Amino acid sequence: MGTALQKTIQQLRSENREYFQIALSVDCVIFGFDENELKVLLIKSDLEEFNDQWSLLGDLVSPDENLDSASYRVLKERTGLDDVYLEQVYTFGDVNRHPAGRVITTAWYSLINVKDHQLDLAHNELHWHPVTEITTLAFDHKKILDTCLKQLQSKIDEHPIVFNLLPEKFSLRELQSLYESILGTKLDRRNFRKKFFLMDWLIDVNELEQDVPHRPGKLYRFNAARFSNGKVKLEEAVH
Amino acid sequence: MGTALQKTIQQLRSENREYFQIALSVDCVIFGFDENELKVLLIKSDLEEFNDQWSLLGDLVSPDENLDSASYRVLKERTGLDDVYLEQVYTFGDVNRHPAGRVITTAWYSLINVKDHQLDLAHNELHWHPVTEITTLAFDHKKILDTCLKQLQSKIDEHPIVFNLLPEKFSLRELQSLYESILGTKLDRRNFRKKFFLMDWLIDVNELEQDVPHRPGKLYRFNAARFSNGKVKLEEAVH
DNA sequence: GCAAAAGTGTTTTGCGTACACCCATGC
DNA sequence: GCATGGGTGTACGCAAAACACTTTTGC
Repeated sequence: MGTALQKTIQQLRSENREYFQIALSVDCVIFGFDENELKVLLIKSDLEEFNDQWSLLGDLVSPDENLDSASYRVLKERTGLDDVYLEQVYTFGDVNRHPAGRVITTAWYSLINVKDHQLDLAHNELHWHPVTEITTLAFDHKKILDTCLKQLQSKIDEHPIVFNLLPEKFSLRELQSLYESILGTKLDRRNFRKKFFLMDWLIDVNELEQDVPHRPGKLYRFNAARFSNGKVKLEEAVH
Repeated sequence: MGTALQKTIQQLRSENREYFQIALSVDCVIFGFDENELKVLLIKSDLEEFNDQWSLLGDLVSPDENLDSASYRVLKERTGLDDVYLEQVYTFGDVNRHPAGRVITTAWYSLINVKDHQLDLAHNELHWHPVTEITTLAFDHKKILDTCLKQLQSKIDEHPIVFNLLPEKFSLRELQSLYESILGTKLDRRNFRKKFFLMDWLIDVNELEQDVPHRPGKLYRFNAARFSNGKVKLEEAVH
């Protein structure tokens, strides 16, 4: 039934030429956990207008680049890390959000283990900022950060993603401190331990903390085998 | 400290001209509830390539139009409704997702009361499809639909948004049937009623169903006063 | 009176929360 | 021996889940 109302792709393309004038960017909220604080990796804005303001790590998406590829590329370029945890959060598309023209941006957050890579921080003008101390950012990046943090907070209740922020082996205190940093609350230590052992997310590696000025805690690692492709193995979960 | 490394907006704009070649669209998953089924409003694709396939309601975003304005505009144009519930879900940006060029799309879902408006369905080639019967759609719209449905499912547990799908007055059976349609599960009737009365989301309007071939149920309306700007009035919630 | 759905309560179970004491280590 | 955090168990309350019978209406 090819009627006169139907359009070919060529027609569609030529009729809508004026729409193909938008730029798309990705902005990554890169979370790290260091010195018992949740931190975000920021860079000095390279725009005069935002002189001395910090901004998220982002880049324009090339017209022949997949959206998710672009966010992985930004991560790789800035941190040197592949295979990071990355999640799309929201797309910000107000007409005037960017001074250089119509640039809409898709916001992502990433969880990385700061010990895994050595940033050439000074040279790149990159810097880890405690999230609690960030009050303003360039563009609408503060709003983006807030949105991503909220998303992260609601996600960690049910999904075992915080382990991306920790080294291979960690103590329960570190884990609890991380949850507290993300949620911005204090948690009861005994209930926290009980909950995690019940969930069976952890494996005791039979090692102890080193060089702590008090009784060393046991070390654990994430029970990744319980999860395959992000899904719980129900057979095991029943036990 | 305006160094040589910093750029003016003019420089940025001219250097990145090749990036401003992307088109942006919005696609709306418009949910309705009718005949005890969750349905989605679809339109016959106007592209020859997708002849006889259904697609979501969407449109290109004008370079001088806010992203969220565009989704409201699509809703208004297609349904005649203002003031609808609309929520952004995800942005799909694979290079080859659209045959007419680089078109990335931001997906939204909307909840409307099908009784509120009379669609000129045949004329517009619009049609309500039960979600359970949709197997394929044009473009990547099936994936978009699935993503939006999942988001809806997780949202209704805690947020009183399903009332957007119901008429002003409704019975508890209708409400439960709606939850079951969205979640794809059966729910226990007594627990369902108990839970809703405890949550204090409903107001008894002291009317009964009409023209039902069995004992008529009481009618209720959504207790909108309990929520202002989407936030719970905590003072009242304590009672 | 029969079919169909409305309406109603109790019990059990699991989970989150609150809470206090002893233990191991470094200094 | 003292300071610091590690490690453990119990009791309570609430909310979800399981479950069956009586009532009202239309036909």
